[in-house]
Amino acid sequence: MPKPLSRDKLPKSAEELICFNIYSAGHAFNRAYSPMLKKLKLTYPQYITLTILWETDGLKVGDLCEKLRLESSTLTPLLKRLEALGYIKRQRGKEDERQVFVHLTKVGSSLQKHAGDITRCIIEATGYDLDTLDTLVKTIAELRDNVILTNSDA
Amino acid sequence: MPKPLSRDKLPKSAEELICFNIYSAGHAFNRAYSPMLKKLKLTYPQYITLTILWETDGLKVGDLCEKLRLESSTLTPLLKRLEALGYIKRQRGKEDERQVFVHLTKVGSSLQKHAGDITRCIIEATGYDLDTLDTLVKTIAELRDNVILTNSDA
DNA sequence: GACGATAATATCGTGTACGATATATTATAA
DNA sequence: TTATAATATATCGTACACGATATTATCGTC
Repeated sequence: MPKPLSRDKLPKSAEELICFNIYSAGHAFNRAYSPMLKKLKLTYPQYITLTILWETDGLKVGDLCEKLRLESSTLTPLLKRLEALGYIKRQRGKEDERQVFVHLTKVGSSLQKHAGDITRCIIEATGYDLDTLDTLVKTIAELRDNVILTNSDA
Repeated sequence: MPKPLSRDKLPKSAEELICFNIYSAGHAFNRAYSPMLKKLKLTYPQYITLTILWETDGLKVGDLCEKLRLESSTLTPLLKRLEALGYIKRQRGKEDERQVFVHLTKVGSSLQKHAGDITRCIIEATGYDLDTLDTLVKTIAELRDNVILTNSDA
């Protein structure tokens, strides 16, 4: 009987399932970020949203949804809270009034200066070096996009 | 100037951050599971909870919290909903009345027969083979536990 | 230029998820 | 033995996150 080219036993326990490990790792990151973000009055999803805007300001709500892989039903209230904090400004498009553009305020922009320290702190917590993390990121991103794609067709 | 042993440039954009990729991958899995779980009247976190109980029935709430890396404030309402569905039974310990034991009902146990198909479907969606996923799981689990540990001390 | 189709956000109801806190029970110490 | 501390769950308030649906605006077609 030849050795199989791949394991043929399906994972069964939660600990063996990729989904559970991603799920619990997600919460772990949330809990690791939260105390640092509290000083900036930000939640973890709000912070991630700002990192997108720091790179490309003035995106439409739909653009942010696409980049964040979130629904407008999730993002709209989050953006309202960021606006209430004075970190962003939302304004309807003049040309097409269905669109809403999201711009950083001066205060919102200035928060970026804390990002480096926060990132360093989290990276250190993972216990992995930048090269390993970089590879891991690419793998998880591809896995995520495969799952999204499989889910959208059919 | 010698080539550095590791990348020395910190990830800056969300797409490069390990946390964002785990975050968005988590949502992707949730969305991939949900349609299948809807037939069983289950949500994704409820399903993960059941996979733990299918392996070890009769755990205490605290044991489940530890295995799931969730707080009791999250798990208690979830378990109540599972009980309302008739999938589990919660009962106070006789010896120590602070403890609550969680047992599968006959119906709750019987749901396990669907797990194989669901797992196969998700694994296929990832686009990776079992060996690769197995390695990835170990990496993410270690990363998660590092982050949790770093967060708990200090 | 009226009108159905499409598109971009927003609203709503349900279910996580957390930290802070409350409640109830058991363990410890005075 | 009786305060007091520690432990195990539960409750509460806030913030995601989703699907389903509503709202408003633009586009095609006649």
